[in-house]
Amino acid sequence: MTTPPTPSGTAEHSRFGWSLATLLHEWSERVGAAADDLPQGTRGYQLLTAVVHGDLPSQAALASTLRIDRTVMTYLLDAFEECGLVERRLDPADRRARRVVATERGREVLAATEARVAAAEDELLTGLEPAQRAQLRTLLEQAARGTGTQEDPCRTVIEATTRVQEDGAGQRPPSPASR
Amino acid sequence: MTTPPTPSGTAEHSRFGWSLATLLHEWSERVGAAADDLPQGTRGYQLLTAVVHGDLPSQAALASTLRIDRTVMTYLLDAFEECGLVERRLDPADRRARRVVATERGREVLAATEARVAAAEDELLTGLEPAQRAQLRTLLEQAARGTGTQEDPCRTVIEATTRVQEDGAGQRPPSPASR
DNA sequence: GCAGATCGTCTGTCCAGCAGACGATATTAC
DNA sequence: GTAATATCGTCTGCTGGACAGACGATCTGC
Repeated sequence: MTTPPTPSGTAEHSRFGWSLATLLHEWSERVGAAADDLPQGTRGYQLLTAVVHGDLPSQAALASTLRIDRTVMTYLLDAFEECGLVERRLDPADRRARRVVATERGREVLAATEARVAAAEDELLTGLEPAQRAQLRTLLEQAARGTGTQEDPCRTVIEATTRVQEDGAGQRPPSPASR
Repeated sequence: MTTPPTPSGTAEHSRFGWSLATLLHEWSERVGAAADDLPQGTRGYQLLTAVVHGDLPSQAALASTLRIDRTVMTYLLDAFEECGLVERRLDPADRRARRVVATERGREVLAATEARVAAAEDELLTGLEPAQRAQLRTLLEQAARGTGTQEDPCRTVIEATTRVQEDGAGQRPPSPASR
């Protein structure tokens, strides 16, 4: 309170990460609120979106797309199935796999949620002109897509998996920079 | 593998959240790797950046800016102090508070890290033209700043606090949408 | 048919993050 | 002065969620 924490800061020193994190955090909250009739809030919304709009063949595909562990995906889908929002069907082509499809109600609920989410996102992007919002969306998508792999969709899966492992290994706890 | 998981998707259905999450995730990895001589990887980098470039008066201010719990901030800073990167000094104006300042070495290390981070960020934004990258950065910052509060920096702190609590409450586990 | 890989599930473990309490200090009211 | 209340940073304890690993079922290639 004594010193106003300079909200705009001195920096052109790459507030990039901070902006990203802040925006995602805020997005997550608002969307979580808008999607509170779904299990798991934000994550549930993303899952249902992926199920309905993305044509992902299996739980594994869903998991890697959403960067969710396989074992987590299991009980996440359990919750959705309990609510009657999605169904697991045996994949006739591969009986190990389950095809995850939305129920009629799932699609309805998602549609209703999406409307609220859109409103929430717009509210989130107050501070930007409508034209800028569209621009931001476009750039974000393009950047995110250009991120992992440009052409080979299979590599996305592989990378996503291995990346997570590297991540864990990267968390080296001790001896950072000999004092 | 059978069905290529449509990486571009069918949707103009707000891949916004997904893009944000993906980009942040990838950013976090790359920056974590670039900052592996700092404790806590990505988070450590952000902390040190805030300490050096942001003029944050107290641990509490740092914590709320970075959306980190106070108790977490304690041992995070412990680690940094052990490495000789920052120091906690008694604030002469308020002896409850500690002013967190970077050591000479802290500033050096940060400078070196920042160079690598900048490279990593650029690599991350492959897929965007240089002009677009700048544009994305600008839009992101603007959006992130417009997010919480436009004018009153103190509210940021308050909101950050209460938001977290709401968040927890929002995680309602059962009975989402009567089946 | 067999070996190896993959899918989804289950179990057990572990740890980061939080709530809560605490001493120290500041601030305000009386 | 001092009493009451709020804030700062620290510590302790607990808990929820994510992961590793093992498993049965199935597919694929040989």
